[in-house]
Amino acid sequence: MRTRDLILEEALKLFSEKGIKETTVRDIARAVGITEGAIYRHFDSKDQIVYELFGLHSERLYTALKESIDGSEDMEAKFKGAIRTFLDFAFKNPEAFRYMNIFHYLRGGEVRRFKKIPFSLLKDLVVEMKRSGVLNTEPEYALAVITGTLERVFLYKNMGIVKGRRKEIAQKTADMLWRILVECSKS
Amino acid sequence: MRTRDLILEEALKLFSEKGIKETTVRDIARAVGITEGAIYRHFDSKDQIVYELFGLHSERLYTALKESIDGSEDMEAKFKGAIRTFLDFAFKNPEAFRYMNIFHYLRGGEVRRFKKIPFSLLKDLVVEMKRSGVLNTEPEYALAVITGTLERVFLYKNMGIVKGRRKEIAQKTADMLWRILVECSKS
Amino acid sequence: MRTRDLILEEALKLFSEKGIKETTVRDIARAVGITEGAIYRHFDSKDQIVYELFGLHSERLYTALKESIDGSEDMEAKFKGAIRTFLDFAFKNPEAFRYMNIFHYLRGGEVRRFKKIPFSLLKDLVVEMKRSGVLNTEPEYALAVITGTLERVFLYKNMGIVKGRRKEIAQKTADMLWRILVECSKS
Amino acid sequence: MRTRDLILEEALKLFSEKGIKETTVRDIARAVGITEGAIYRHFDSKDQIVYELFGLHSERLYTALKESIDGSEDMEAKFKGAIRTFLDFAFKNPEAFRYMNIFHYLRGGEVRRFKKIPFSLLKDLVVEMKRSGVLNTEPEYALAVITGTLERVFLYKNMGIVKGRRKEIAQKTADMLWRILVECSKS
DNA sequence: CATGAATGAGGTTTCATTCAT
DNA sequence: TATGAATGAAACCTCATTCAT
Repeated sequence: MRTRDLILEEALKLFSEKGIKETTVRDIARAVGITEGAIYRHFDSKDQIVYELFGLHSERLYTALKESIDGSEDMEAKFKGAIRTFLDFAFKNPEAFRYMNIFHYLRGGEVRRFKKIPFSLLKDLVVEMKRSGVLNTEPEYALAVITGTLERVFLYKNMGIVKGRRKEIAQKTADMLWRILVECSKS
Repeated sequence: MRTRDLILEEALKLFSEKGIKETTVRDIARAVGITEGAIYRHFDSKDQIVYELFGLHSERLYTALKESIDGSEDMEAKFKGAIRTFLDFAFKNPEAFRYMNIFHYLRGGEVRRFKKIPFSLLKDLVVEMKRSGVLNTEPEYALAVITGTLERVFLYKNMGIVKGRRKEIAQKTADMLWRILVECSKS
Repeated sequence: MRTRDLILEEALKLFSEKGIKETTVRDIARAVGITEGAIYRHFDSKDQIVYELFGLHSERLYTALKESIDGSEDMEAKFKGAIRTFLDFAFKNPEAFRYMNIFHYLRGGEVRRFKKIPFSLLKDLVVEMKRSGVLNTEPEYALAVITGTLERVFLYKNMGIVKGRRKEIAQKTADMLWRILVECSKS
Repeated sequence: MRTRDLILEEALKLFSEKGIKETTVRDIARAVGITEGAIYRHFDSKDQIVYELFGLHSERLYTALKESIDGSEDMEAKFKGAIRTFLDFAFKNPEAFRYMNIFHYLRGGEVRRFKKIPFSLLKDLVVEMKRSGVLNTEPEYALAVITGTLERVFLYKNMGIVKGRRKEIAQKTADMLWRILVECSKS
């Protein structure tokens, strides 16, 4: 049953590197060290791999975020913890994170099939922050700032534009977002 | 020579909707109302269309941004003008903007072939803001906030998450970014 | 009416360089400096060019050989003159000669449509030499030696293996063939 | 792995009959009894088949010639043996021989990629004959006579111009060439 | 479970030919 | 006569998928 996981692993790498359509079943098979036919012992189709990968990693990030948010007491801890957890995941699973973005871009319409979407947790958090009076900015805009910044920090780190150790970057980003979105807007 | 432009137009639509690899030359030909072979009287290859489209729209946004920044006097006008110009372009050319993002994601390595990249203008602007003491945040992080937010505002507007008229959204985003990145950080 | 000849001229060059199928109508048009469509003002099809070129040059060589043979008195003059005329033609019209060989190789079956084939003159000459007792070798073999040698001398001259001026080479070849085929075999 | 050889076999037949460019991959597939796609499981491209075929048969003839020459004692045996081996090969592998000639005509420039070229062996033999005083004719011309005659004898046999059994023809040709090139020229 | 050969649909590209201008 | 855009058939090649072994 190990092979199944290897397939998912190598497919993820390839998809995130080259794109989904530009990765062939043969590419995956070669990376795993088996033949094309063997892939079909474990998956019905290439598309199944595509979906399973998205669901898998989407859920992993969702769970991590949920645990972080639920495990924190006050709003600031919830918020900063979520940001750090998010970036932690992205830094530790760059391929998964890249892949999720690619999937969103090309198969955006099919995302609704999945239940546990990290985005919804961030959205809920921001809405709660707004309701509790911590946030003054309109929640949609705050959400745009947050999700956009997270994606870019990840990209810029990979491109070498943002430097430093992962932990530091995650902490810095969390502090900055809290500062500019919450403290900044205090009347 | 009209056909050439039609091909670019329809290819852009399809690429931004379905992705590059998932759009066939036949798709493009059908959309234009000609046969596949006719495409090759105007372009040497599908890839040439792909590159030309990126260069074309990249340069259009670059020029708009450059004119906006160069035409403004003080820092605040430069900054807010750039943000508005950027979103204006994205809202008026959603396909082009989406396409540019997709291209970045899948052919990121080939971006360096192009000279006039909008990103570099934003980068220069942020660096200048930092140097003139207007900005306290580290420039790389500010850049992440700006570019990330812009992309997300565009996406959320298209998804119906962010509502309002284009002008308003652009203005609001510009004001917000200036407030949280500049005024907020005043010591 | 000049254009028609230019088309034949350039087509000959290209066919002899790259082959018939590997030369496109567009190649020819470009070489002439007109467009593809214009070719069809002068020829019904590419194949018409192919046939006309073979017939044209085949006949030119045929005529030259015939005049040379008919204009000579004795057997030796006829033979050596024919050889020299043949090589003269090949050296002065290398493209035509190469083309005729290519045509023979790829469309050999269609050669019979043409009346004035140089080969038949050489064949007649050899048969006459045999009948008149000048030649002792069997005529088919003599013919093989003659035609084979002529083709190779041309090729080797072009490849730089055989050196010297054209006239000399032609003379040398004529002398050699006469010597080895006629004088040699004297009982 | 049988299929791979079948593909080479049928491709050779078709190439030698109709030419390389005029034979399609589908032609080959049909002859073998498989689909076009299957060809590409065994070869990367049509061109790979083209090259492999030339290399394969070129080397086969080269080896046969080398063994014949190296296995003979005196010059006459070497020479006559080489001629007979050459024609033997051509008569037994008419398609291969025809194909090699076609390849030379159309892809002459690419021949240098191949190491074991029969021509070079004949050239060496003639040069050695010259050096040892057996041959009086200039070697380049002798070479032209030999290679040209061999090709023509093959062609004329196929066309029915030269008659007789293969062995006889090969022997006759060998004797004739030795006689006219060596004995004939004795001072 | 895995192989590896094969399929068949479909992709990009080429090219002889046509035709309105 | 010539242009240049277009056609349509066919070329080479790719690839997800199937299947006998």
